[in-house]
Amino acid sequence: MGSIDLKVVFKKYGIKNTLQRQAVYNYLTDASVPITAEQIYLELTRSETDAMNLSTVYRILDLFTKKGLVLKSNLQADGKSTYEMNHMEHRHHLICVKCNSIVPIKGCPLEDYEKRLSESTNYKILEHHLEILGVCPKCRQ
Amino acid sequence: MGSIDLKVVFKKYGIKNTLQRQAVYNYLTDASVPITAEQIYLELTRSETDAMNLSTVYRILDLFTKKGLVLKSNLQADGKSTYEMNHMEHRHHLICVKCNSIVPIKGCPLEDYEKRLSESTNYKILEHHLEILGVCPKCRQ
DNA sequence: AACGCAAATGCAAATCAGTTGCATTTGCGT
DNA sequence: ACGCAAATGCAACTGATTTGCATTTGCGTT
Repeated sequence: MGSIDLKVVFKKYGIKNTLQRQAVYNYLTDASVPITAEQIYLELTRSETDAMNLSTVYRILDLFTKKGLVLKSNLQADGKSTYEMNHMEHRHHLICVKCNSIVPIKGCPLEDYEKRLSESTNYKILEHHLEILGVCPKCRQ
Repeated sequence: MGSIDLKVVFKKYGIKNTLQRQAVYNYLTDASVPITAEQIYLELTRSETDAMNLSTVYRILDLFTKKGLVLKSNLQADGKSTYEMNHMEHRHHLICVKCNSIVPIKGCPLEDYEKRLSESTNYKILEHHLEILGVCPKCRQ
């Protein structure tokens, strides 16, 4: 599990190295899909060693997001925000409406589109959020 | 504004006809972009005649959404949900990050993409949510 | 046209995610 | 090892949305 020297990573981003931040970072690194602050909190708190306060989780996620380490998304239908590591590569997800599983999608269908949109509207396009909902192969039966 | 006989529309959807529901329906019909429950509440409340309780607005919006008359979206970065008439035609919006203005976009860039995605993943694709963020012409200066 | 009752509304209190103030603790440069 | 700014824990707060309950209203019936 993600045991590279985080001190170095954090320093690079101007982030002070604390146990809590290491725990959140490692947990996010291991997660392959976007997760909520509460999920992180509950999971870490169950393992005595990494226990921490929920507001600390929020503060750390905000910090990581501001520093560009983490991506925050408000797309979930239940209104909760989710967070995932910023792998730099822009990424979208496919969500199963039956089992709520989330899988990342390779590639982004919007690159050219944004260029054209920018020209036709004269907006400066910054980013976009996309989620696709469906039923996964397992749940289709 | 939008004074068709709503009784008929509501009946079709199995919705009991009340003054409050008419007011919300009409307001939504006149709105060209997604709006929050609070915006509806404030606007209607300012005109004595249509004044109503905020929780009623929420209840009506939930009802309309369940009946398919209205589309709800959690996309806003500030965490508020927005609602818009379901014109049946699938639509996306362009949001200005400076002034928060929202304009609808013509057409959807994802139609073909979804077909291909469905084939490659074996998911049954149901729908998608997309928002594009940028800076509008006015705010670019 | 009035009646009755289920459904809708108003109001206030509750909930839930997320934020904040402040006292205490910790990391890190010296 | 020392000192201080920054980070954390905790509890209280905020803002959006929901809910329980008493009152009101719409609508099918008489």
